[in-house]
Order: sequence, then structure tokens, then C-alpha cells
Amino acid sequence: METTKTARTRNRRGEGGRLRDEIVAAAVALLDESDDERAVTLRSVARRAGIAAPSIYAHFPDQPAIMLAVVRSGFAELEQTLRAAADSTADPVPRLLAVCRAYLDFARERPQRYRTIFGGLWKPAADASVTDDDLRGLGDGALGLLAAALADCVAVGASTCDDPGSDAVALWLGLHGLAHQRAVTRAFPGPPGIDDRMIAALARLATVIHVAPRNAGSSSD
Amino acid sequence: METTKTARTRNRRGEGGRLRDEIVAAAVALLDESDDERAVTLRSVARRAGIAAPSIYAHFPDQPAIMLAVVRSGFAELEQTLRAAADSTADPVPRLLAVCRAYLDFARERPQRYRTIFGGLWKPAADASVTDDDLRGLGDGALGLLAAALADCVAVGASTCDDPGSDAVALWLGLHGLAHQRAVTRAFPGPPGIDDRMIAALARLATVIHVAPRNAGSSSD
DNA sequence: GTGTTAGTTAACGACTGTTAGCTTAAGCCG
DNA sequence: CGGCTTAAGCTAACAGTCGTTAACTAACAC
Repeated sequence: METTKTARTRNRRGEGGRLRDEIVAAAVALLDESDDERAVTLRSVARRAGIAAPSIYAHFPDQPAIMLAVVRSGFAELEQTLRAAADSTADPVPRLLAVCRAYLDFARERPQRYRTIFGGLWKPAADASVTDDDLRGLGDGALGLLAAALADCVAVGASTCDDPGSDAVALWLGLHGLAHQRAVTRAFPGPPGIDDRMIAALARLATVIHVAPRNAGSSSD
Repeated sequence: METTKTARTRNRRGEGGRLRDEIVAAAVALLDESDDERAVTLRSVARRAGIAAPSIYAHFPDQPAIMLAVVRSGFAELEQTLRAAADSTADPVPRLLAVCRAYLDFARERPQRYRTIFGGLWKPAADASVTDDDLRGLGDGALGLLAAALADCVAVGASTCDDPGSDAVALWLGLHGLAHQRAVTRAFPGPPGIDDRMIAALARLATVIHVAPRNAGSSSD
């Protein structure tokens, strides 16, 4: 599977650091296609990147450090995806909906990566280079986007939240539960329309939603 | 740490199967105290149970099979806990609340086990004895309890669910998101009162809750 | 004693993260 | 052009772990 010996041309003099990105990309690729985080070992990443295992140590102090980089890149990608969704509309309710759906889509399209990012496995084993501090506040950007979108809905009276801060967290937790369950069991669709039902309930949206009802509900209005 | 050589007395003639439970118990103990699922290896379980590694093969065909047993026992314990909570009251709303809180407590008191049970890691690697079928419908008992409690709330008019089946799943997913996040980051309390807020929103409870408000909200009603 | 059950020891092949030390080639300078 | 330096990456090897198999031993029941 990984026996493609493409004889990687080595980097130019000043650009050795370029390999760092290739290593992370290899780890991400490995993670995405193996649905088992344990498949992402230092050596398998090296094989995938077409380099020798010890070459990794020039760019990462540890094996957990590779995972941390993967997680960081995952969060960055998520945040960027959500931002794009938020920028697609100015209308508060469709916007909140777009952000939420983008979140769920992100998780559905990269189940393993989602699980790894939010799964917290990959031990910070005390002797590892990854400290507990490296993990703090990793999802804050994404949560902030969600909170802002929800606040806008409250501002125009589309949401009856009396505590938007708490409800933004609650909304995220709900999305996370749904996304994680789908990422774990793969093909757990849930009842049809569950996505929008949860979003509407947690965001306390007053009006009924029919903005591109992906998983069409049964409301024959 | 596991060097306690208590010189396990071996089982009597017909009771060899008793070791099976000890193995599962050892795996559970190991899981609970190590916050890393990968620490539960066939050999570490054997060490913990005070037996030689190959002795496990008399009771489990595989290493994944041990994990499956752990997961099964976890679900059984969860279901039993929820059932006890459900039996504590007859009043629908406090009952639903009790079940939900019991769920969250279960997860909070056994974060690693919760993560393992619902985390879906521990690969069913095609050549393993654990088939995809062994995993299907594992949490159905717990979900059923939740659905029944919610349905009772709907019946007495305390919940405005128009689709109790979907909303039971939604409620569970919300609880799962909250429970999982706490299990992952360990000491993510969330905003105060978030538990009851989520429950109330997802269960579409009409009346405000102040039944033993554990994480007292700020409502100065 | 004899057979069976409950367990053992020894060993295999494969994999892991990590270290030490070597090779290759790019780029500068004369 | 040729030589030197140094960055980029390699090979070999370590100590340890893993899951699993084969073959052996010890105790109980008859």
C-alpha cells in the first residue's frame, strides 16, 4: 500500500523546513484513510512521506508532537471552513444554519480526523513534548464563530436565548455529539431532519426552518 | 505499579470460566486508571489479572474481543444506572431529569471508560473476531430508557415535542456531546447550568426547571 | 493411577520510538 | 573549475513492546 518508492527529491539548501509540512500532510493522509488513529505511527508517517524514520526528528521532537501538529492543522481547517460558511450570507438565521451545517459536513467528510481532533486520545504522557497547555483553547476560534452567529440571531429577535454565551456552548456541544456519533459509527444518519431539529432547539430559534432543508423533515406545510 | 504478585489461587475444576470475569475486570480497572485506551493490551491485562498472557486465549479469541467485553459490560452498567435513576421517581419531568443527570454522572465518573465505550476506536480490523455486527445496537437499551422518559413528559404535557422519537435521539446526542467533551478534556465544566439548559432545550420542556439545581443557573426567579 | 481442566514457560515474528553516526549534495569562495 | 562547509537525510542498531502459537506442568475428580 505504501510501497510507492517515488524517490523523493530532497529539499534545497535553505528549504529543509518544507519537509515539516510534508510530514504533517502524510500523517493527515494516513489518518484519513485508515480509520484508526493507531495507524499513524512515526514510522508509518515516515514511510508515507517517503523518508527515513529518523528524519522526522529534525522537525518534531516526539511522535506526539506530530499528532499535535495534525490536530492544530485540523482545527485551522475547521475554522477556515466555518468562516467561509459564515461569509456566505449576511442574513443571521441562514448564516447560523450555514455555519452549523458546515461544521457537521466537516466532521462527516473527515470522520477519523474529527475523532482524532476532538477525541483527545494521543496521550500527553508526561514525558512527551506535548504539554497540557498546548491543548488548551484549541477550538476557541470555531466556538467564537458559532457564538457570533448565534448572537446575531438574538439581536434580530430570531432566537429567544437569554444567555447567548451559554447557549453557544450548548449548541456546539449538540453539534459535537451528533458529529462525533456519526464519525464513530459511520453511517448513523439519525432520524431524518435531526440536524436542523437539534440546531433549532439549541439555538432556540423562533421561526421554523426551511432554508434548503437537506434532510427534509416530515412537515407537510 | 502492577508488580503485586498476589499468587492468584487458581480456580476449581468446573469454574475455569470465572477467570473470564476477572479478565474483564482487570481490563476495566486498567482502563479507568490509565486515561489511555492503548494501555489496555493483552499482556497488561494479563499482568493485572495476575495470570500469564496466553491464559487469556482460553476465554477470548482475540485482544479486540476483550475490548468488546469491556464495552458490553460498560453499556450494561450504564443501562442499569439509568434504570435505577428512572425508578427513583414517578413524576415524569423529574424522572427525565434524573435519567439525564445519571447519564452525565456516569460519564463524569468514568471518563476513560465512557470514551472507550462510545469512542469506537479499538479497531474491528477485518481479521479480528469482533465483527461490525457485534457493535450494532449496543446503546439501544439506554436510548430506550431516555425515549420512554421523554414520552412520559410529552404525555403529561410537560414537553412540546411533536416527534418524540427524533427528539429522544436529539436529547441523547446532546447529552453525549456534553459527556464526551467532559470525558476528553477532563475538567471542562462548561458554563454553569449548562446541563439543565441543554436538557430543557432538547427535551422541549415547557416549565422552568428547579428540581435540585445542581449547577445552579443565574435565573433569579 | 488417569484423564482432564487450568494454567504455565518459552519462543516467534513483527512492530514501536529513539539514538548514533554516516552519506550525499547544495551552495559559497577562491 | 575544484574544494570545503554544512544542511538534509540516510543506514544500522538499540531496547522494548505487542499479539500469538506450541508445548509443557500442576492440581483436581474419578
